[in-house]
Amino acid sequence: MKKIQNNLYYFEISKNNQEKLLDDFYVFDNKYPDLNKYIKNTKEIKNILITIRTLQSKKEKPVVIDKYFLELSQIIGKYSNCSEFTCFINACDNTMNKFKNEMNLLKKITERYFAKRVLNEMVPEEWVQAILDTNSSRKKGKCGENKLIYILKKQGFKEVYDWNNFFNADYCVVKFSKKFSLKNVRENLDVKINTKKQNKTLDLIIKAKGKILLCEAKHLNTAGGGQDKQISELIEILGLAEKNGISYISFLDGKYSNVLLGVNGHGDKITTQRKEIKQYLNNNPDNYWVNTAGFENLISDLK
DNA sequence: AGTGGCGTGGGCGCCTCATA
DNA sequence: TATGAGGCGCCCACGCCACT
Repeated sequence: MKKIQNNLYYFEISKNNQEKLLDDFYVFDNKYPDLNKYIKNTKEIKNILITIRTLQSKKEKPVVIDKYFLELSQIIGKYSNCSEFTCFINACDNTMNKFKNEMNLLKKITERYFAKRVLNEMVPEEWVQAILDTNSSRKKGKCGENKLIYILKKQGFKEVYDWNNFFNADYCVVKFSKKFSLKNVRENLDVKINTKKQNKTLDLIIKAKGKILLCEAKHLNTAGGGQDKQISELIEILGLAEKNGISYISFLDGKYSNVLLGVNGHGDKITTQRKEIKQYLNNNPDNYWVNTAGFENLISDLK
């Protein structure tokens, strides 16, 4: 093991080595594999809507039309979120999820859709892909964890999946999971993980010889509602302490990491965040705040 | 006009529970 | 024991609004 340095050392490395403009771990530029299923579903929704409108204009019996409303309610679900109609459902302060038992709501929204929107048969592939692209952020959930595990493996850490292997391996990493639940981790590692939100699991447990580090990874490209809470969480973790010297790592990458670790002005909020991080690092010498470069250096020094 | 607070949507993975 | 549906929590981005 190289000599592990002071936590401010890795913080400085992080500050001096910004995140890349494009990080492949978070890029989804391929066409969606299920694109055709989205197109098919979108077409079917349109066809049913067209049928309903036609039947209504011919003053068909409600009982007949109801069959198509039922069909509509059944087809809305997986692969539907690119349809103009389900987007319109959002515009009407509703979500497509809970439609099954709300036929009256579906009818009312359909009525409004006919009145306020254009209904035609077009389903251009590139528009469907565009909706998927704009929602691509939702695929990023596990990317951070995977990226860190990739870095760890490159340094010779092994990913393990059960406690036996965890205890027996010298250098390994494990994801929080059912076996590595908060409860089990607290018991087996004799840690408190004393966050305000008692059931909040972290992301990774890293073991390097006798040293154990609990890691929370986040990826943020912008500030905002949920994000500010995420930063608070990371800062909170930085302030945790365990009596047996187990460390915490708050990992943040993405564009917001560059802003946060940068020097440019911005407002009170970011000044406060910077101040708190500095203060927590000073008060908790076992804990680390790192971006990608800082993490890579820290891991390499652990080996 | 810029900043920060905050509510929100849909994807996804994990867990639980019912059922076969 | 295997399976899958539903619930839930976590994920990030977006947009509205108040304040300055």
